[in-house]
Amino acid sequence: MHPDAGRTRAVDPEPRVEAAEGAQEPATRASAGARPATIYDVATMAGVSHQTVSRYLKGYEGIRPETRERVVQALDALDYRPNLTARTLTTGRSHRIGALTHELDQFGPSRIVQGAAAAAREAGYLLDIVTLDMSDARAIAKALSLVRQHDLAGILAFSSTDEMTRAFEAADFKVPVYLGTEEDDAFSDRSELTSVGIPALVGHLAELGHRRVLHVAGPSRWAAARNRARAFEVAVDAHGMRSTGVIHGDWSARSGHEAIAGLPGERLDFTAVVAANDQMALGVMLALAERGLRVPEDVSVTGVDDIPEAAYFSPPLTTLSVDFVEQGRVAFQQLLGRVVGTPPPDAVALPSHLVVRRSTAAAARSLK
Amino acid sequence: MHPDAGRTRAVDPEPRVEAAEGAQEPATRASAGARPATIYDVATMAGVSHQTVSRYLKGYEGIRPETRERVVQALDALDYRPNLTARTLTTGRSHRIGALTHELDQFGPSRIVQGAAAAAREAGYLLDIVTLDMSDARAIAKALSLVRQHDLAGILAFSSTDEMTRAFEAADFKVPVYLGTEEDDAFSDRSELTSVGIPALVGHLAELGHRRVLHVAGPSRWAAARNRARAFEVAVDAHGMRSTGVIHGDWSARSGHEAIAGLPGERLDFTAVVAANDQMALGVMLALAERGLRVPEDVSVTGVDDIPEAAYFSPPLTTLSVDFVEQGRVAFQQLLGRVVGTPPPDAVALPSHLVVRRSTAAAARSLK
DNA sequence: GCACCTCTTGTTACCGGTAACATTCTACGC
DNA sequence: GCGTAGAATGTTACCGGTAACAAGAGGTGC
Repeated sequence: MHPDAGRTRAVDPEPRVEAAEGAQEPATRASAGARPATIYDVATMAGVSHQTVSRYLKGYEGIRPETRERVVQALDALDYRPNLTARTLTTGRSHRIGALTHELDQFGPSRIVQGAAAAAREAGYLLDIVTLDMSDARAIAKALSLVRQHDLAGILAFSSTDEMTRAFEAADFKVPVYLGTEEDDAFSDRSELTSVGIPALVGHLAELGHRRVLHVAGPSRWAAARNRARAFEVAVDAHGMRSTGVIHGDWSARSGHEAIAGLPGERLDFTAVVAANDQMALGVMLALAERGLRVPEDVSVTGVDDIPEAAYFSPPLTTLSVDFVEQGRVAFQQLLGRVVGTPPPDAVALPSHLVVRRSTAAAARSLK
Repeated sequence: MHPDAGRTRAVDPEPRVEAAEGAQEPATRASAGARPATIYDVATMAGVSHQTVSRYLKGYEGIRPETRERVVQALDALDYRPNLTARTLTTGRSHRIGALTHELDQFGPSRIVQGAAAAAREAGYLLDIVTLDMSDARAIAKALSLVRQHDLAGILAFSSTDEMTRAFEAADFKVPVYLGTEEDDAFSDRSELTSVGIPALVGHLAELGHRRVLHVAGPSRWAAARNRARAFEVAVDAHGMRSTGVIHGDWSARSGHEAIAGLPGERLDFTAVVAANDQMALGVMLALAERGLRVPEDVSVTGVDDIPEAAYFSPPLTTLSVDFVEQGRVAFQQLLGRVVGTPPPDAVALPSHLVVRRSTAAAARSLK
């Protein structure tokens, strides 16, 4: 009859006392420093079996109101919190999502992670972050093996490189995986590349009368970089402009600077530079200044991301504002849908909009 | 005699077959898509009890070489990986560390997290990140309760505000907590404030002949901001200079801009501005330019952090380089020491060094 | 030659949940 | 008034490890 029969529990001798008094001083009930209450403690206090408690917690309806009431009271009096580890062990499903990312110090990825983490928390999940060198296949393999041991409910992989994508395809996870790479492959399905917003950017330059444009792209290993570069080429063609070249940087301001600084004089034959992110745009602007070209009088410069600092560059940067936090949030929700088996919400196009600042102006410089 | 006696396992009927063949084709052993092997599977295959396997895994020495060999072979043949969830349930110690942080998109915090995550991974731990609004007591409480359920081995809290510190003191965690707030309170113990490096920065300005300096500080809720402000005041005094004021921003470039833009004309009575981070310095520089003051000819400007972009500001920023990644790494190791009970390595002073760029120059402007 | 000790190895219980099956209780029909 | 279906609740097993104790094997002392 005793619901704890068959399970001896080597806990503190008199939890009953505290429990019995619980009803009298509910205000201090959660104060005790003792170990957290389990469903067995709750069951004992309510005078039911642990299974009844478990049923209540799962939302089972067929519990007599009077029994239910006792359970609720005990739950409350003992300040019960489910032990997620135990739950994971039996169900095989955890409440943790792995977030694989490199370069957490970069604006986009870090904002995405932030959005995903916030969404995760709202859903009762925690984000396990695994930073790794996305270009090192061995490091990736090691990280994936670690991840596997940790019983994750699913995996989010952001800002992925080709190595990353390949490693994932080979990994054969038993849990859902969401590879977030901007618009990435969805990209190829669309005739219009509105998702990236690059067309808007290029269109803006076209309106200002620019005809010759240079693109400073990200590393070609990154899907995001390739997509932006492709969108650039397409948009330039669409507006009857000419691309005077694509130089690949590594997302850093330094690489943007080098892209321009290393250019032979005869190749400074453009009136606008479209950088694939704001940091590279910053480097580009400094390098242009060092070569005696004024922004925007001689050359217009644009970025992508709209990092908070972009508005305070000298001059403030015309760029594409991208809602990374929302992107991370959506990514998590997509993944969660797959994790719990409900159809995920429709994938929405990455929202981005043009922010015009002082780094772009009408093309005035005559070339050659 | 059968080591599995008493435990019926409702798994696939013939794992033995695969196991028996394991020795013949070890190359493909890990290929099977079946569920991961447990110590019971290993024990069966090796013909020992699960406890012997467990002992081997824990590094127990007293196992006969011949027995040990069988275990090793089975372990390898089945590609055994321990189930961390089960281990956590019994031992009560997980291999996950919670990282509480706000503003993951800010350079310092995100780098710190990156360092901590890397160090964690090397030690076989995973970092669970919880982003939260550090100034909202209720949000903090909610996050802490979530954290509690997730069986974390310890908690790292970075970039903390006063609310945060208070919430932690009240929370009474059962696991070790490391509150990383730069040099924070250790600060008050030291007569020399070398840890922050602010003195070096101020000294640099003093050498350039500056006598009147403005400080644009971080939000006063942040310990880091207060420390930097205090270090500034002390250093200014030490060099016989004068502080013309301390304006509190919120770490953003926007707030740096506002600090200067909002200043009445008669308060532009300084020849140098020390901003508490690089972003605010950026805003300061733009605002100065808008008020007709050239950097560095009229006013010198310095930052703190040495974000990668700082070298490409216009002009490139003189700042304090801080090794945040190392800081995160150290924080994790300190915490890990407490988690496993070994004395943590000595806390080292936060390394930082002055990086002189073009935003500082000799004081030339004559004031009034 | 037998008691005894040590070295190895095996057995059982337990962590805190969930799942499947078993049992008791209640209400209803005849 | 009793058999029985269905609702409510209890019991047992299990997830995959670890811990404590138990037991078998081999060697030593007298």
